[in-house]
Amino acid sequence: MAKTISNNDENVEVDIDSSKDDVDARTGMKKGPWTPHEDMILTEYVNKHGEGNWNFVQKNSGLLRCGKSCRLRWANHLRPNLKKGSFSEEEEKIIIELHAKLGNKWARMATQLPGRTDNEIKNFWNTRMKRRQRAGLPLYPPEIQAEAIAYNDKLLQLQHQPLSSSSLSFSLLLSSCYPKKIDDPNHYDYNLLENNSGSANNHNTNPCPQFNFSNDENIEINETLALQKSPSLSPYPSSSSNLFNQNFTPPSDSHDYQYSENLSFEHHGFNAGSLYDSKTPASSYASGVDGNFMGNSSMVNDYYEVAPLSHDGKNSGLLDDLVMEGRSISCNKGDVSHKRKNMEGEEYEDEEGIVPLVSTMKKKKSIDESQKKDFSSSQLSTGKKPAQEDQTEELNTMYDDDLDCLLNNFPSEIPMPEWYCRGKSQSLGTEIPTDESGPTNQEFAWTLGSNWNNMPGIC
DNA sequence: AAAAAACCCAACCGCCGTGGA
DNA sequence: CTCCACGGCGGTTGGGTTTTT
Repeated sequence: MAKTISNNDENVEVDIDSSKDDVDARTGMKKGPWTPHEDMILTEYVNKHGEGNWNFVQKNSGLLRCGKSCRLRWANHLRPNLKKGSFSEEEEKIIIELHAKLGNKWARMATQLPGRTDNEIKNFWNTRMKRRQRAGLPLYPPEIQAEAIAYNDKLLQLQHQPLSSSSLSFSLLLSSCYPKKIDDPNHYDYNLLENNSGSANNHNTNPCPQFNFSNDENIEINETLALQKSPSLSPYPSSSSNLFNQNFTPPSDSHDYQYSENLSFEHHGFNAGSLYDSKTPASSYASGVDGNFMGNSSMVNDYYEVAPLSHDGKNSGLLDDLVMEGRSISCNKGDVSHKRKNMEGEEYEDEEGIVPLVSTMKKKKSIDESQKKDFSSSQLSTGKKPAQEDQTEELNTMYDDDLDCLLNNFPSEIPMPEWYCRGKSQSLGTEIPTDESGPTNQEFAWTLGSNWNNMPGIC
């Protein structure tokens, strides 16, 4: 049974029978599963008014749903270009890799998986983690665990290496995130880890002595900062080098965003970086009034297309959109995007990006939040700096200066370690290894230990 | 075949940051 | 400066489905 309800600007048919169930007496809002009719109303509303202002949905459409619920329903189920169905093997690999790097940053992970939502990824991970924990298996492959052990050791070591935080340059820090050249003689040899499985000693030499920190309150900062590409500190030295060794073909064009085809499992356009794939017609990209990209990205036929803009010309506010916008802004600024500096200040062309490691071992309001935000959403559009205290202030004063650099080098590709490439017989976490490649007792002990088990990031 | 366990997933909840009044 | 509304995010829950015993 349906009844027409008059609202401020439209008449809407509301399925009374379905909406009267689960109505919260206190708020008057309906709870529980959405009905197809509610979906239709919300879809029509968003198509007409655009995303955002979710609280107006209820006011203007007659939907007995709160703004949050509307936003969630739209983002997770109704918005265009969502992928349905189970995760592909490639997607699962990406999730594992991203989780090891980012921890439970589902929204950020979702930005690397077009068409997938943070909720899907979270659900996938949680079920997978439970299964593996029940089976007594490590959450990550042994190689990554070994790296994590080394990283943990390094953190402990850093706690006993007092040094003024003033020596910590955010630019240098950023540069430490950059990949080394493929022909860099110092690039990490993945086989070292492979051949010395379980030995963390190989990684205990810090090749980046400039990254020393004071040992007191800054340690929390340290945990959150990206130290990628430092073999002793990064849990993922193997990723890029191995990728280069196996898959990487230098792009014919040095443009930042045109190297996707030969990366990431040789899958076309799997990551956001391929938004700018040269095969995608320029006309496919929506532009805002100022020429900045402001659309929703999705992957169709292996290449991105761009969803229509919101009606008011604003972006949706969803994280991936904002990341895209930020990238576009930086790209429009000039030709600096594919130039990076190594730690000696020499420029070089980059081929890949590494996601900064963010520890989620504990809540760290100040830095953790700013780290979270600076790579992604709100500050890209607002430019507002987070409030920081004393020694973190320096980092933030450098923030604006480095913003372009940061945006330009925001990872577009997530390189995969070798264990991804060993064939389907290797466990992705969904199956139990049956051969000698499985985790050792020592690794089990690690896995079942406190930090790693409580996880989620490298901590 | 039935019961129990495990799995899956949509949705809710609370916290937090942001921005405007 | 404070308050408040809003939106985003991660954690959690609960119910339906599937698999195992």
